[in-house]
Parts: sequence; C-alpha cells; structure tokens
Amino acid sequence: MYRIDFNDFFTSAFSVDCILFGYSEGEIKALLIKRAMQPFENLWAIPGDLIYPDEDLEQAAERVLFELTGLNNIAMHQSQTFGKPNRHPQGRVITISYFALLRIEDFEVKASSWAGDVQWVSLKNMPDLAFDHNHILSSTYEMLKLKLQNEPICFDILPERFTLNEFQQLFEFAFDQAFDKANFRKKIKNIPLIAHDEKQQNVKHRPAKLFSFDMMAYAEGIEQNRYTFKM
Amino acid sequence: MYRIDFNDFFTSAFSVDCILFGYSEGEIKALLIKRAMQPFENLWAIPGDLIYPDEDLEQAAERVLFELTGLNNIAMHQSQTFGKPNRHPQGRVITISYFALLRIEDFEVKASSWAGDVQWVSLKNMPDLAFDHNHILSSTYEMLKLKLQNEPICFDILPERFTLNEFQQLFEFAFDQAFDKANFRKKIKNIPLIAHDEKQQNVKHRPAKLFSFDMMAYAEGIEQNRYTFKM
DNA sequence: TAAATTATTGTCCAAATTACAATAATTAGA
DNA sequence: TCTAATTATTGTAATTTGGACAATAATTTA
Repeated sequence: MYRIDFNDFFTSAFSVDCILFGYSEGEIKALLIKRAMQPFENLWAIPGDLIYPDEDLEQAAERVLFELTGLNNIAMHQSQTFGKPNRHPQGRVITISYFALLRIEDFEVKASSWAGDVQWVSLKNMPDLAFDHNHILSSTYEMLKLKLQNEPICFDILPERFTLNEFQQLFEFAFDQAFDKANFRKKIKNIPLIAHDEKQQNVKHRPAKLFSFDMMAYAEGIEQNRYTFKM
Repeated sequence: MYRIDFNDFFTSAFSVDCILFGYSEGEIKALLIKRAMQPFENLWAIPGDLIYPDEDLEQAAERVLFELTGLNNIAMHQSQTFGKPNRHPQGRVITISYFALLRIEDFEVKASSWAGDVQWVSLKNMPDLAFDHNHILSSTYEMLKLKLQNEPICFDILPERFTLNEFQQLFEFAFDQAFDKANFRKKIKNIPLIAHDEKQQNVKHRPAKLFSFDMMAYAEGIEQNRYTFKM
C-alpha cells in the first residue's frame, strides 16, 4: 500500500473546481468564467485551479473564491471528486469540487488572470461547458441540496442575525420552490435559534424579529447524539 | 486555470482508500489490514492503493476490493476526499475514500502483497489507525448512512431477490438499531418493488415472499421528478 | 394434528404535515 | 390621529405519517 514511485505518477495533478451558487431575479445561478486559454478556449467553465503542493484542499478552494470575488471567510463545502483518466486533454487531472452559496449583491466579481470573462449563469439555461463541467455542476447542485437538508450549512450564508423569512427564502432559492410560511416555521422548530429583541430595520411594513443560530446548543445536541439536523 | 506545470506538482499522488463494511455477530465491522511496511508498519489501516495513471477512480477502488476479497461486480461508492498536505509522511498524497457494504460470509479475505494481516474490526472497538484513517473511517460511516437514506444503494448488497426482512436487517445493521417490522413495511411502501410468487427456501418456518427492486419504475420516477428516494 | 416459529396485516393513538384562516405590528398617507 | 396597506406571526382543522403492539396466516417439525 502506498508504494510511492514518483516516476509512475508524476503526470498527475489535482485541482479544485469551485461552484459558486447565487440567487437573483428569481433564479439560481452559478458563477462561470470564460476560458482565456486552451483547451476549451472561449468556452464557459467552472472556476478552478490546481492545488499547490503545500495547500490544503479547502484552502485551495477558498483561494479560488477569493481571487474571483475578493470574498474571505466563506466556508467552501466539499462535494465530489472527478477523475476519469481522459477528462483533461493535457494530462491526468483529478478535480475535487467545492461549492458555496453566495449573496450575489454582496460583492463585485473580478475577472481573474485565467478568465476572460465572468458571469452568473442560470442553472436553467446552462450552455455546454468545458471539460466535464456540466456533469460536475449538476452533481454538485444535488450535493448542495443534500447538505442543506442534513447539515446546518445554511447559516454560513445567512447574516449573523436573520429573519425567519430570510431563512425560508434561502431554502426556497436552493430547492427552487415556494414553502408555506407557517409550515416552514413549524418545520424548523427543533433547530436551536436565539430570538433577539432586535427587529428588522428600514422596511416599509411590520418589521420581523431577528434570530441567530444557537451554535452552542446545536453542537451540544449533536455531541450527545440526541439530535440530528434534518430539514 | 489549469496552468499545468508538472515540475511544480510532480510530488503529488492520488490514492483510494476502501472502507469495506460488513456485519457479523451483531456488530458493524470494517475490513482492516495490518501494514507490512513503513510508514506506520504494523499498525492497522484502511486498505488502499495509489491510483494508476490510466485508471478511473472507481476502477481503482474496485481493484483494491478485488485484491483483498476476490469479489467482483460490487459497486463502490465515493465518500470524501482527504488531502491535508502532511497527512502522508512520504509526500503529498490525496486520497479519495470509497465504501461498500459486504456480506462477510460471502467470501474469504486474502492478505494482499501490501498487507501482513487482514481482519474485520468492530466499529465500536476501533484501535488507533495509521495516517488519518480513524477520521476517514468515521466520516465514511456517516456518508454510508446518508447515502443509504437518500439513494437506493441498499440494492447493491441485497441479493437480486430478497425478503422484506433481509431488506430491513440491512438498515438495522447500518444504523445499528432495531426497527419495528410492521412500521418498516409502511415506510418502504413507496419504493418500487416487484413481488414474486417465489418464496424463501429451506427455512424452518413460514417462508417469506421474495421481492426485487423495480429499477425501471424507480428510474422513471426519478426521471420525471415525481419521486425522491427517502428512507 | 398441534405446537412452534416467523411472515404479514391491522388497529389505535400520537405526532407531523398541509392548507388555509385569523390576528398583530408596523408604515404611509389622508 | 386614523385608516389602509403590508407583512409578520400564530392558530386551527383535516390529513398523513409514525410508533407500539396485537391479530392472523402460512409453514415446518414432531
């Protein structure tokens, strides 16, 4: 096991591909780049890069995110690893897909050195992408939905204090369907939230109460095995 | 993107680690090997191997399985990828974990060239393993449970025709808890099964009816988005 | 033919889900 | 200040699901 012979394996490389999901105009979108170089020059692709030799996988994913968006402190979540021998025309490149959910309006996208153009593209209107990126994108969207239902990753994207409607809208966006307000509130009643006295500001109607995720209570519940996150 | 410079990346290698889950004596066990070489010589470890340059990931995982057990035609499922820069003392090795559920009594384990000993070890009594293998094992067990609940992978392991009790026992084994027979049958009532006239043979009591998974009906239901597998 | 054993189905009650209605709090404007 | 408009929040009733447990059915063994 692990009979490392570098001569046999030196033609391999690892990359991360980062699927950044966002929401605007009623649609789920992914941030894509237009490739500025061969192969697949001028085709749209998922942003990604090779992983540096001394770099952790998640760190590489966050670096790609930062180069494109300037955003820091956004947790990237691992989805799946894709490694068909011929998926990259220039050599063996095994790629690990990561994803994050972003609020599109929170930042301005910058074209990076390896991208000619950058754009939010609706999942419903996806062109043919470079490499096996259509496959990676759809698998990762499925993983996003699975993780949203089984891990509290929704709180990565919500502001520290949020309204229950914002909470609901996040799920509506990810699953691309509307939920009943009253029923949604019943569904989340076992997720530990802290209700604050503070209220929503600058709205033209009754302001909603602000909540935050009770990380401590959640961790304790998980620790003691008397709770599993389920949506 | 994908600026491949082999000089920068040649010290990397990929491996697969294969977690083979089995059940006997009322316990969930994983097949472990005793390492016959450095590093971590004589420590127990998850079986794994480097991925050959022209080999698909899943193919590599199935090769490791075959070398250990002689078993073919068992689907391996991808779990997660682990790649901390220093997880392998001899170089950068990113490892992709795969798992399968096996019936322990169906085969005889053979020690392979890279293993001094092979043994089924209960998850409840797990020693310190080589590398980050304790972490990989527990993450992969969680992934097994998640996938069992969200994808029809249970039918990989069940015989083509199975009794409802065998079906139930598989879940009892994976989740390490007993379920009520009547209630389990209600729960699976939306999973498309074909009921055969055939019955269980050679049992000392009323034989159970045999069922098989209706793959066609399942695929159609998924295709049309009018169904999601949920347990 | 009866006892033993397990398969299969049914029942009752509690809990969760769904659809929808009612009430509360706030803003904007008359 | 008062009222309409708007959204937040809570409630209710019907339906569906889930859990505990009982009843019945089909076999084998003696």
